Amino acid sequence: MKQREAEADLPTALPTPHPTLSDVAAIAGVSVKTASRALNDLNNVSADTLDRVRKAAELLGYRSNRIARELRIGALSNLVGMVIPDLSNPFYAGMASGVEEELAKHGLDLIIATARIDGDREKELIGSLLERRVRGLIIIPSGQDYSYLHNERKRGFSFVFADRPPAYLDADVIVADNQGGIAKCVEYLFARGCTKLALMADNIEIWTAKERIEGFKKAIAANGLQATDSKVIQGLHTIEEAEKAAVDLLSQHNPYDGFVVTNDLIATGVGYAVSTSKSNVAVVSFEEFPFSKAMGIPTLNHDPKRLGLLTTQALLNRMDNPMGKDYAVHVLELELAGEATQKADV
Amino acid sequence: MKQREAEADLPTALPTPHPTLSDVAAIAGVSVKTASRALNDLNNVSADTLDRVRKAAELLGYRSNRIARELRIGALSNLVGMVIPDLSNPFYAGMASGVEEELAKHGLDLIIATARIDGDREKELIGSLLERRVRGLIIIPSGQDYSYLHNERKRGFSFVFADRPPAYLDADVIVADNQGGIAKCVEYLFARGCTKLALMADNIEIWTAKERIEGFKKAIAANGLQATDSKVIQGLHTIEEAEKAAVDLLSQHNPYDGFVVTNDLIATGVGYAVSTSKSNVAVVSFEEFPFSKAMGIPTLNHDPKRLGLLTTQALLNRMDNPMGKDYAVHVLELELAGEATQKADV
DNA sequence: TACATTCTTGACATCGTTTACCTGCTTGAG
DNA sequence: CTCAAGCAGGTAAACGATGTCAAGAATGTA
Repeated sequence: MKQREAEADLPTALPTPHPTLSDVAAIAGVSVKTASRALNDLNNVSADTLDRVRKAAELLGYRSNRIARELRIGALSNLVGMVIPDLSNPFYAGMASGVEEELAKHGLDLIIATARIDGDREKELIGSLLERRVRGLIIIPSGQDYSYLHNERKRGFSFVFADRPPAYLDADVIVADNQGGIAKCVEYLFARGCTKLALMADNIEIWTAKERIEGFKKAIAANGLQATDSKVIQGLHTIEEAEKAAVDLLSQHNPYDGFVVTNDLIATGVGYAVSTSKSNVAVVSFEEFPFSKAMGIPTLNHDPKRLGLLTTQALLNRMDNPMGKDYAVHVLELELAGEATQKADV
Repeated sequence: MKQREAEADLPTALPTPHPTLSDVAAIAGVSVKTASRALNDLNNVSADTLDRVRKAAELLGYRSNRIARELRIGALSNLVGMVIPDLSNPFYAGMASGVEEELAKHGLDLIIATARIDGDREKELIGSLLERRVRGLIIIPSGQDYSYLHNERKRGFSFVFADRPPAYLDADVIVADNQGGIAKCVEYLFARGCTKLALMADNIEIWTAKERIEGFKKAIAANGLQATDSKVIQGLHTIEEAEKAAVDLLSQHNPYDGFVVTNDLIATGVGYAVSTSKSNVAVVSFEEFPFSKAMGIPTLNHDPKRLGLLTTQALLNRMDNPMGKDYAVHVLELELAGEATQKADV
């Protein structure tokens, strides 16, 4: 209902802003079909006609209507949809960039929608993309239940989920090895001789954060002999909060000597606190952040572009074999990079 | 020819992954039109029929084909295209985020393409979006000549260019007041008593960088009495380069006492150099950067989301009045924020 | 000259959907 | 009882492009 009212608002007298093939044909003095042939096939069209049609198209600034063409061809569009929580988050934007780059290599275009961590909105967005007959969907889950996609999944529509697994739907997933990554961070700190470690984490409600916290606890337990103490700090949402938390930990009588931080935002705040402090504390970050190189802080290779690339490849594979019943869970191994330069000058 | 071969490659036996309205109608035992009525209008359909059709649609997991619908309606799609140089650049991603948010309020979807600062690629992308009959286009120019859009412009297609003006095309533009913004930065430093200013800038080939350099020179000239010296450093592309340049300037015998930096990347490097130095130097940045608040460095309100929002509003205005002949050049005034807190703790 | 072959071209159906228009049937007022 | 009005539902056409098929023109061959 709303939709129709909205359409009624449009200037109805507006002439179609694009000329049609029959306009071209009329000017060239040929049938629509011949015009179509001239502009596409190049077969079975006399040089003279070809020339006339092309000149007419040029004159009018004709552009083929891909919508109509795809409808006729019966093909799915060359659009791939991507649903992400938030485009202004550099990590997701980086992923989108990687996706876009890889899709472009295959002649596919990207349409992006942001769900704002709202499962209902996400459901609507996905519905809208499906109505548009996108060729495939990449989803970074914001919702709690994806069973509503069961029909499409069964029918062979191609989905890939990234960064977090989808609940109540069997579909391809690509996730980083969150627990293993954190374990590598912890081991690095132990290897440097740290004994009192703190994990600085963000929102506990997010699946990835949970995994990282879990990984931290497990890694500490696995190396129990070396740890004199350990602590998990959660709910750090801003650079300022992270900075303050780090300052607190450093100002204790017997301060912590190793920090593991779970994302770039926290790393930025903690990095700032550490760089302006005299404490001898080692820091390692799950994600890169602006100062990571300058400060020589090692980070995991949890690169959003790479994740986007791999996700896209998984989607392309699925599209090649849409009815394949097995879905795959790809777990991305993470490696620490930049270890050698810690505490060195740049 | 290629296209046809490519299509031949597709699994032809693949059943259309989406059921059609006539499938629904067949199951419900009504005509296609009645099914359409039941699912859209709600008019002139008996309760019994309505129920049967809805159940059939539910059973099949029917989703309306928006492509076909839009073709029939004759309306442009509810897609808006956006062409940007690079999605992994946080500034452009931020703009895209602002655009997406504002479009969503009006029921419009966003399709993003990245041109990679390649005018030819950009032209292709724009062509592709036009073929898709997007409702409007937001372009952050990568090209040198937009005269090829003259036809569409004349026909009333809605364009808005952002961040940089388009060459050889009269169309709506939204740009920041680059020169005025830099002037405010310079005035701020003079007001703080600085006398020896340096501008740290990036690629001279980019229009915005040129404007900012030009603005710096003009502002210095306008306040000539207060300046004992000034310098423009160009071509800073990485955090590390910026950091090194700042260190160089600070280690001179009679060092510079005021830095104006033109973007977030440079600001990050300069900020790091300054925070680890003992020099008494004031810094002001054209753009926000991760540490700007923590360091109390004032920045202009050159906010990408805001720019995206305003650009979108300009596009919506243009779409309301597509044939309006006058195009508008909106220049965004910029203000310094965060002055009060410089050198204060957080 | 007559007939076969190839080339060029157009009329028509079609993709999935909605609009325009028409058919019956029911209902109510006179 | 009659006629107008209202409602449920169907048929045909259309959006813009392309596939099918066959007609007409041009060329070659005997």
